[in-house]
Amino acid sequence: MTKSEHTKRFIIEKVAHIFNKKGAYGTSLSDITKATGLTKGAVYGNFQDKDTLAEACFDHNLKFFQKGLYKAIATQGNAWHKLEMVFAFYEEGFPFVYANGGCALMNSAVEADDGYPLLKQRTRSTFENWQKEMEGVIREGQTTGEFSRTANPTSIARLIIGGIEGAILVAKSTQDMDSFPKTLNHLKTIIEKELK
Amino acid sequence: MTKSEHTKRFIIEKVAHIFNKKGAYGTSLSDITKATGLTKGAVYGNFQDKDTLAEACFDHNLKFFQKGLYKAIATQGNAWHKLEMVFAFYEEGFPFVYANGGCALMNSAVEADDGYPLLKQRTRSTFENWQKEMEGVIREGQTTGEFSRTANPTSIARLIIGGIEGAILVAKSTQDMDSFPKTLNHLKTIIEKELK
DNA sequence: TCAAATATATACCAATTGGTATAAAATTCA
DNA sequence: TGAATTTTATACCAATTGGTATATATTTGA
Repeated sequence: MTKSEHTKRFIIEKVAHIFNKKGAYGTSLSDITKATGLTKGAVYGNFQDKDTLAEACFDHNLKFFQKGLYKAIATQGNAWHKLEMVFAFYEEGFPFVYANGGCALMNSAVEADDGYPLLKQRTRSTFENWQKEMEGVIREGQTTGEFSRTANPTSIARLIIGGIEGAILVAKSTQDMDSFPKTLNHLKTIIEKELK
Repeated sequence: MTKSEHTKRFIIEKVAHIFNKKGAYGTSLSDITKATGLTKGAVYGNFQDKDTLAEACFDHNLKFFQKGLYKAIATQGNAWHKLEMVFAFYEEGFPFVYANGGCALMNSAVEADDGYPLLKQRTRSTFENWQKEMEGVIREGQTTGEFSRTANPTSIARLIIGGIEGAILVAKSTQDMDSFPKTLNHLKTIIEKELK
């Protein structure tokens, strides 16, 4: 690993949670230099501009759930366990999400909604991929006979994703951490009942 | 209505949607003067500072759903119809929300999460009030015998609120307007099944 | 109508914003 | 080791930020 690769990584690790909390717009260069102890020269020597760094931080923040979730799903042998894994994964990961400024996908989606075409495209395709992944699990369960064939995979996928994001939002905003696993479990019970 | 009250209102109406789209931080004084055609002098003659105006815009943006929803609920004679009204209200109001930068409550909650203590407190109590309102409807239905008594009002209230917010987020981010009423209906069906 | 009060426009302010040119320092590799 | 290259610090830039003092309009009420 070259020096600049090392420094790039260092900067991202120091700064990603600030971008998640304050947003791409709200995070200033001075926030970045303060958090890293580096100067502007070092920052701009490693990243073209603030937007590029913001994008790298978005990727970093998302790696946790995107790759993590997909890998966790892949470890399971059947659709039922895969579905259970989705909920377990978020239940386990929530304290980290809570402590680091909330769901990076939601935060970026809300901020990018106006004026950040690149980030907007990224959040959009992340949601779409997530939806496809969930649809895949449900369809798999339908072909193996684990899940009811009358269920609509797209609709259930959206319900799960929206339900998870909404639960994060409510828990964070009301500062009621405990509400998250409760809501998540309720959602899980309902979805599983529908898939039986 | 005095002159300044008139102007205050005028400014809020011209500017509230910008605050909702760009956020309190992201909306600049020049955005405000441009949108209103007024000068800084006029703006600062009517509002103490940008934060005060941001707060007023938050109230304005929320009046739509907060007061509107509660009034709509109040028009209904029983708990079942009240619950149906909640979903109908959001289904009907969604195109407006979609066109105006998304749910003001979600947007403010996400932005205020770090650094805006006043706005954070406001979004928090708005969520809490909303939850109480929904719990009230469910409890009412349970005492009248319309709803099952085994259902947990708090949990269902949170599921509805989170579900609605999550559905807005997904629909906005994927730019798939049609997904919202679909998800909303799915949610409604599930909730009503649980309350039977 | 006319004076008092209110509201608005102009011109200014210091601080901060993202970004860059350049020179010094550190690293790399032959 | 020593030259070439890469990385970093410093000093600077124009533009913009939120905000204010003040003078000028405008509105209000007697």
